[in-house]
Amino acid sequence: MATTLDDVAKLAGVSRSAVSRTFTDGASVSLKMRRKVEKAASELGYSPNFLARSLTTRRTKLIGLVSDNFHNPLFLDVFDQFTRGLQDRGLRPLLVNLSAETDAESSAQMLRQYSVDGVIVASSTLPPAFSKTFRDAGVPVVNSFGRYSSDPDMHIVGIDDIECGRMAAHELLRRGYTNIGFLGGPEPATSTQDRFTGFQNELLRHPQAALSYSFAEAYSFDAGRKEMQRLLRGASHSEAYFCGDDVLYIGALSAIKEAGLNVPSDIGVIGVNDMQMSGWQNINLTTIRQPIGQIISVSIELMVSMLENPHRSPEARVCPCTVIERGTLRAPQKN
Amino acid sequence: MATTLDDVAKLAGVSRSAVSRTFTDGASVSLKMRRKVEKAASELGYSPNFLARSLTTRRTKLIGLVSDNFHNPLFLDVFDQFTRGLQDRGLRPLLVNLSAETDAESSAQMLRQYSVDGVIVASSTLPPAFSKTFRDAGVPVVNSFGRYSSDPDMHIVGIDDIECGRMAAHELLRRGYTNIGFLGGPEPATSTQDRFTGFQNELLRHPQAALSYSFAEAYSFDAGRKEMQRLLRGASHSEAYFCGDDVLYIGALSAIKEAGLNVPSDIGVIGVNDMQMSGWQNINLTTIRQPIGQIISVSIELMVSMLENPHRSPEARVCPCTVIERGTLRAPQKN
DNA sequence: GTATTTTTTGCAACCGGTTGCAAAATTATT
DNA sequence: AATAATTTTGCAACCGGTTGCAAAAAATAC
Repeated sequence: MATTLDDVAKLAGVSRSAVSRTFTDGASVSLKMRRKVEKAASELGYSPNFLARSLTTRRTKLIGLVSDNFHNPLFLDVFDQFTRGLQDRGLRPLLVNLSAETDAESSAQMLRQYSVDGVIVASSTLPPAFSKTFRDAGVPVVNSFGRYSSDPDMHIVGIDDIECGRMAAHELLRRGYTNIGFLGGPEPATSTQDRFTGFQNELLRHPQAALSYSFAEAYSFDAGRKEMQRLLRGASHSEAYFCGDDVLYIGALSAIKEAGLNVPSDIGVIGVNDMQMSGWQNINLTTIRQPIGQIISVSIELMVSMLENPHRSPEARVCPCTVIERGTLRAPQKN
Repeated sequence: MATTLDDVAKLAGVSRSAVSRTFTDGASVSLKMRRKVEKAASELGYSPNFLARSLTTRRTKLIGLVSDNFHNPLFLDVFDQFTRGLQDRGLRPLLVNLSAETDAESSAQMLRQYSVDGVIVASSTLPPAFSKTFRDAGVPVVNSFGRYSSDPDMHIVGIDDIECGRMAAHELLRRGYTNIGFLGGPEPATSTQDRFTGFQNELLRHPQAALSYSFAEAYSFDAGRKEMQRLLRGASHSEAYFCGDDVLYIGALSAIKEAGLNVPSDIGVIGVNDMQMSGWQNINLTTIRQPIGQIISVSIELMVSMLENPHRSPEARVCPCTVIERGTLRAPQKN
């Protein structure tokens, strides 16, 4: 059905190798030969079969793009940028949805069976199966949005969650809040823990500040809403909260509003992520921006460099967060 | 590096074919043989190379998943469900981001070079290059979220936009609005046009209703906000609007609120899509739900059936929309 | 114009699998 | 136990490309 190398060779009256060479860059072909082959090829509408090629070149240009975050609006941007960035470099994302019960082990094996050149795991919780399987097979792995480690066993690109927690605390203190709450994501998540650690450490340096904390069940609107409802039902709530994530945050805001309270006059809130909708004027969250553009471009850059030199030793790259001031915190207090 | 068929055959002391057969279902192998091979295979950690296999079987189980909607929050769900649905059937999505300047022609060629078994285009505007290239190559294409046609030249799964416009009009009329506005997405989009047609037709049946209309530049928050700002600056605005999409809608709401007006007491709004966040309590849009779960499962079902029978003739499948009543329209008026 | 170097070309083997066919082994029939 | 029918197995060719090597052709040197 599809036209092959042989068809072109026959039509052009040259050897198979000649055809192959005109479609392989860096191969030795005379101009005359190239012309002849290209003519025949375009006549037949030929273009080489990447999969057959990959058999000998051992390069598929396929990159496994694995994620378990198909519910966080932030990740729409993430997919957009990853796919674009990979495409621009001639790489093709093979998407794997690791949500729910999908078995990490079998996904990893599947990716190996497709001979992917590399794997990018866009998740703050990299399944251990991945590191092992791929290291053994010599397949480069980059963990984007992963947890910083001073001695990583694979490439990691992300933010410093401890610093992020510290920044949030600093921002709240700067604005004179003293009765402060931490509303984290799921407690077991390392990102939650690290943010809490940084947050707490900074508050400890300011003895006038009182800290209370709790955790939502998931990084979701409903979980944030539910947890804030619970907090507001309690005897007394804090003056200001640090929400571990912007969708959690929007959920919490809905609960606050529903309780007849106003932000920022009654309660101040700061979050993390700064996804698209955080900036929408009727949402307008003061938040800590996670530089996803940078995280992604660094991830791709690392991936590309590993494709050239697979034995490059693992690095952890940290991208800086910044506070985005919008409408959910009161003005800084003069001391 | 990776272990191959030969390695296993050698270790097990059998022929290559025997190994191949134990890993091909439906092939004839005795139990004894299977045992022997499986033992050797697991010892070496062997699993067959899909790409090499595809060369002879002419099946890659790769499905091109093409979209140009990487900015509409609705599509996060779309990707989630497509990837899960495809994975569940042993198919792998090769993701293509057709946003911006990416050349449809070259993407189509790329997908052919990877010998995808089929292509799903999740977009209301299917690039013509796709239909042609793939039909010529005999590759099944399903256009999800595409425009209904009574005589489609490929499979189409989507909603009936005309009916959708009619439903919106009906809903507004039912609530006694008579001075009504249509705030559409980009004017050239067929979905915009169809929704307008249906909307208009229904209003024409009710001579007491006055219709005005305008179009936003894009299906985005900013475009919706900007257009509503413009409308509100005008001499008089309508009593109620039909927004061509929920993110447009949220943008419009932000403008309404900013102008000091309230929804639904001053202005009523109805939209279409019903993405996740439309239901969030502090957003709470009355809207027409596009049944994305159904659209996706039908799309996948069609794709699977075409993989088995490539010559199945093209169908257009229409999935029903439903009105979701929430907080942005006033109560129905008694006549 | 010949000898030498460099470039281009084709042959044939290979990448990692599958599969039609015939021989070998097993099972069923009488 | 001999024969027929069935199942299992291995051989070898093939899927659509690439590539090392040596021969052929072209370019350069003398």
